[in-house]
Order: sequence, then C-alpha cells, then structure tokens
Amino acid sequence: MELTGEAQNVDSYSNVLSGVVKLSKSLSDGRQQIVGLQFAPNFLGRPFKVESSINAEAATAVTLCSFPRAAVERMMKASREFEHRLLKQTLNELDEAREWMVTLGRKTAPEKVASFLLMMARNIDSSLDAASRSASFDLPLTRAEISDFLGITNETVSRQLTRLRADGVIRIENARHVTVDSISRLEKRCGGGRERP
Amino acid sequence: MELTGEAQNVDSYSNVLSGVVKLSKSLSDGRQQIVGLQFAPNFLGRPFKVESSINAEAATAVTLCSFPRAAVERMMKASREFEHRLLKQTLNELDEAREWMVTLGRKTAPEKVASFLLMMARNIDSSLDAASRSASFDLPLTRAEISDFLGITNETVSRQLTRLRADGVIRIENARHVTVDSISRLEKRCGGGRERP
DNA sequence: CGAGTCGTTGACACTCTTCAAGCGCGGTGG
DNA sequence: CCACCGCGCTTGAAGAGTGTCAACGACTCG
Repeated sequence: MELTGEAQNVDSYSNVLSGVVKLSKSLSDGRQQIVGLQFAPNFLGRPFKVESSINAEAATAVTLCSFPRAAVERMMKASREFEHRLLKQTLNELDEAREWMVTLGRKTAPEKVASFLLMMARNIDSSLDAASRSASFDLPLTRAEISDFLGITNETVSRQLTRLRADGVIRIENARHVTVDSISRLEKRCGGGRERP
Repeated sequence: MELTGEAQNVDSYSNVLSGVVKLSKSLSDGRQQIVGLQFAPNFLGRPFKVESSINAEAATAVTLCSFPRAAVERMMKASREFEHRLLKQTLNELDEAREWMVTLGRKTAPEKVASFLLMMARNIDSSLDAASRSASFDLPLTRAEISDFLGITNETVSRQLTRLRADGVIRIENARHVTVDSISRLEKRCGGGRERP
C-alpha cells in the first residue's frame, strides 16, 4: 500500500516499510508540535486506547504494511514475542521522547537545529557507514514542519540553517538536500550531551 | 523503605508507594530538564537496558518497594500479566511525555505555569473529588525544579505565579501550598487543548 | 500567465533571560 | 539566646534571543 503524502488518521496498525511518518499534536488555536517521527521499520499505532489525540501523517512517500485493529489485538494475545517486541519499541520511543524534551526545553535555537540535523543524519542517511565522518541526505520535512518539531518558527529555522552553511558546517542543495562533511563539528553545535560529567 | 530526599541512581526496580520521584536529564554544561514525575503507584526503572542516562531522585519524602534487577526480570519472563501491565504503563508514560512536549515546545511561559499547576492539581490534590471545582495541594518541587520541568527560569516561574495570584486564580501560602478555587479558570490559562477543532 | 507554496532575508517588537539586590526562614555556632 | 550564614523565593532593570510582520525570489501546478 503506497501513500503519496496526504494526511490521514491511523486507526489501524501498521508497519512502516519505507519513508517517514510524522506524529503531531496541536492546540485549538493552531499551534502545532511534532512529537515524534517514525522511520522504517517501526510499528505505528496505539494499542489499548482510542487514538490518543495524536495525528499521524506521511512526511514523505511512505510504504506501509497495515492490519485491521482486531487482527493485531488477536496477534498480541496469541504471541508473547509480539507483545515483547512492542514493549521494547515503546520503551525506545519513550527514551527518544525524553531526549527530545531536553532539546525542546533547554537548548537554544542554534542547538535545536543542529540536533535535528544530527538526528536526521543518524536516521536517514543513505550512505552512512556507522561512525562515518560525513553524511548526506534529503530532509523529509519542510521548514515549517522542522519548526513545529523544534518549537521555534520557520524563519528561525531558516536563519540557523543559513548560519550553519555560512560557517561551513553543512552544504545545502535545492533547500532540501543536506551534506554534513564533519559529523563531529555538527555534534559540537548540539550543546553538551553527557549526563553527569 | 523510606528515603528522605537525597539523590540516588535507581539501578533496581521499584514501585512508588507514596511521594513523588522526579526523572531528569542534564547537559554537560549544567542545564537540566525534568522529563517526568512518578507518582504512586507507578513502576520505576528501565528494563532491557543499562540505565538510559536518566537521573531519578526523590522530590518529596518517598516510600518505595524495590526489588533487585534479576528478580524483576525473572518475574517478567514468568508472568505475562506483569509484562502486559508494564507495557500499558509505558504507553501511558509515552502519552504523557508527548503531551508535555507540546507544553515545552509551543506554550508561552504563563501557559506553562498554568499547565503545571493543573497537572499538580490532578495528580496530588489531597481532597479532590473527580471533576471538583477546586483543588488544594503542596507543591512537591522548588521553583528551580519547576523551571527545569517547564524549560524556563525560576525567576519567570516566580513571576507567573505571583501574576496568577494577583489575578485571583490561585492562592499561595508559605510559597509551597497552592489553592485553586476554580479549576476551569485555571484551564483557560493553559492554552487550547483539543486536537483538531 | 497567474496563483500558490516554500524558502530566505530584513526591520522591529516583545517575551524571556540575565544579573543584581533584598527578604524571610531554619540551622549552626559563638 | 541571638548573630550569622545559606537557601529558597521574590522583585527590579537591562539586554539578548526569538517571534512577528512584511517583502521578495524560485518553483510548481493549473
């Protein structure tokens, strides 16, 4: 099943086979916050609850493998292994969410943008040999979406990106394709990362 | 087992029987973000992983019921019901984390403080009959901790609290005990809450 | 060709932070 | 017993960092 990018509510369960799905929440006055991105090959959906006021939509062209609600809930009862894997994924998503809370609450705009690029490099770089020094990828989000992810405005995102480009940390083509020559230089701009030095 | 408020790393698993435990992450330059609060009767700990760089410490006097790591992992293998409940709690924490991401990323300082008070009222009010109009409780956190939870400075927290008091939304005694006479008035200050109107 | 979206850039306003001082309270020691 | 100090909290004044508003170019789609 192939989506081309249109918004949709997910009331069935799916596996993301390719592409990026964005999860967002919004306030009644229009403010919006992206609360997570699902890359392949992750599970999509929220068991045990009517959809928790989260909107899911495709950020890029997305390939899904989806099942009706009932079938998945049957599988979960039948297979321990399935429930176990779901628990592990949920714990990972919780870790990521909390990590991102630090970025949202305590990092400056330049650090937020750098952190976002670093996360992108680690998740969707097409040619990244683990621990490589450089990365190159297409941004799956528009500036406005990035701003909703980082809790800043699209103008600020744009300004910080051009600043990173001016400083030689990244190169940008077509406004969407980003190349990072030195990952470690990018990491230095993310604001300290360790816990308790 | 009774803690009196000192910091400690949790490498065993525990149930929170009473009190409030605060979970935080911090950057190497000292900036800190509280990423969650655990109230009774929740589970505390992170299975399947070396502690994920999260610090847990008691915010108030806390009563725990804790088990060694190995015992809990045995229980999880033995009892489906146990793993199932852990999954449900983790999903709930994920929902809360994402809800808070909206507050961190998209709400103003006045809205953040109001949202925090509302959350406190719902979680630790000693005399709250569901859907009651008023609430009264002791804050489990200092101003500095609240600011680390909301991603603002303690000065801003203080200013917004006195503003809420000046506007008659809350009353404050001893700088710690808060009374909310009209919950709905407080809710109006949290910034719209619905998903897609 | 006109309309719409996305991205960039500039000028200005404003929220929030930073820095500083002061108050109240509890613990400690002279 | 009381002065002293430390800590949490409040308040003020000034400044920095982002947001807001606006204009413009590049590109896509009808």
